Amino acid sequence: MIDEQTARERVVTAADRLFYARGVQAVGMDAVRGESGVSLKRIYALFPSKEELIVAVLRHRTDRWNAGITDAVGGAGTPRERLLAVFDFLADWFREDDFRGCAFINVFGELGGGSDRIAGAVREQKESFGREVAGLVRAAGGPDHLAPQLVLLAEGAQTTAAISRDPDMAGHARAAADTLIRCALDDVGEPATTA
Amino acid sequence: MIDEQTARERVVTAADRLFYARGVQAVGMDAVRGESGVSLKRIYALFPSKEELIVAVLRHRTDRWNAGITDAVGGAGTPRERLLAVFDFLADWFREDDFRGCAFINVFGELGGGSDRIAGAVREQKESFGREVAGLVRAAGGPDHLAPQLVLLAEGAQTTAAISRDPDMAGHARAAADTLIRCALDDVGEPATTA
DNA sequence: AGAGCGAGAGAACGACCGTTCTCCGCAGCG
DNA sequence: CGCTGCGGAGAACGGTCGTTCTCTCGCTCT
Repeated sequence: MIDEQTARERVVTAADRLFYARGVQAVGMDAVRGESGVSLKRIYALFPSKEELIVAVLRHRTDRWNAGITDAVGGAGTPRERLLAVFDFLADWFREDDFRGCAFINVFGELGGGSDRIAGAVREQKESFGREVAGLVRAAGGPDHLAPQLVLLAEGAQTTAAISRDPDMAGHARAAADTLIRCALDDVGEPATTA
Repeated sequence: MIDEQTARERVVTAADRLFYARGVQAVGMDAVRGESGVSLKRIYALFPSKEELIVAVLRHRTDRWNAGITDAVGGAGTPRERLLAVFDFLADWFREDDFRGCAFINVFGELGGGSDRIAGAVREQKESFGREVAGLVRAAGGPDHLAPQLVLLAEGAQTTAAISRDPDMAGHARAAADTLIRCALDDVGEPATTA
């Protein structure tokens, strides 16, 4: 028999793949069994309910996302380039064949209204991404209000790229981010505060 | 017996309310019957399948959205204000008690991968919004690339406001939009094109 | 008034869901 | 070699779904 850790990982990655491709409710536990090769009995020993499995999948995806962002950002030089690297990371992702939007947004739309635990797991990921961007903005010497603006661009790019099937959305988001960063850091085009 | 047009409208608005609040798959046709007061037999005479009803709901919501945008934009003066009015419209919406994000994005995440007709209806709405914004940008004398950037902000604000439950996201989006518009129209902070 | 048609209420149907249970084979141990 | 206990396969269970069917009632037309 396989290791508990291995079984857990197989179930989570299989469920992740299926949930992301077809939506959560469209995937039965039996399909998870088939994809993972782990018996139903074992799955229920590892995850007491489907909801628990969904939460585990979301946490797993949060880890992968964070690692991907860290990796993408780490390859860039200046703080400003590090911020823009986030959008290059999105561009690569959007071009993947099985790209179907942000899994967290998808799950939230499907089940966020019905399950607080799932809504919480989604919220956690979005907050951690917000903190990450805020840290990059601070490192670049940008004002606090810049971070949520860049986050909105990234989120919008994800949903719009999924729906329109146009990976160039990452480019539009990157261009907008570049403008916002430039205006915030170089102090041009700011609203006049005295009129 | 009630008019066919009336019955249609009652079913669509009832289904819209339920689908938006709970997600599409979590709402049975029997719940639509209860909420609309129209018998199941009649519902199936008007809409041959649930999928068809979903498409009708999406189209209905597209019409309402377009009317809302037209209304919000119409109250503004200069072309630049008309663009920003879109974000004020979002701000009002985000503050509504039953706000649960963009219904189109939610439905797309839930069923977009499984039904081309539904994905198409969602795509249609997003494209019509994109055209609307592009028209406003042109009227304001802005460059073509500005419109998709503003659209990304609006989309990102909708999902982020829903997940974080923070209606201020509209304000962040508006501020970012203001900066982007200013940079595009007043030609400040643009990337140097000759270097 | 009586026949006939249309529509509503809700039961019925087949499929599938999440979850649990049963049965069987197989490993380890005396 | 026989017993025991664990794990896998998949049947079973109760519930719900989308969809259809039946039954009954009330209206209309002669």
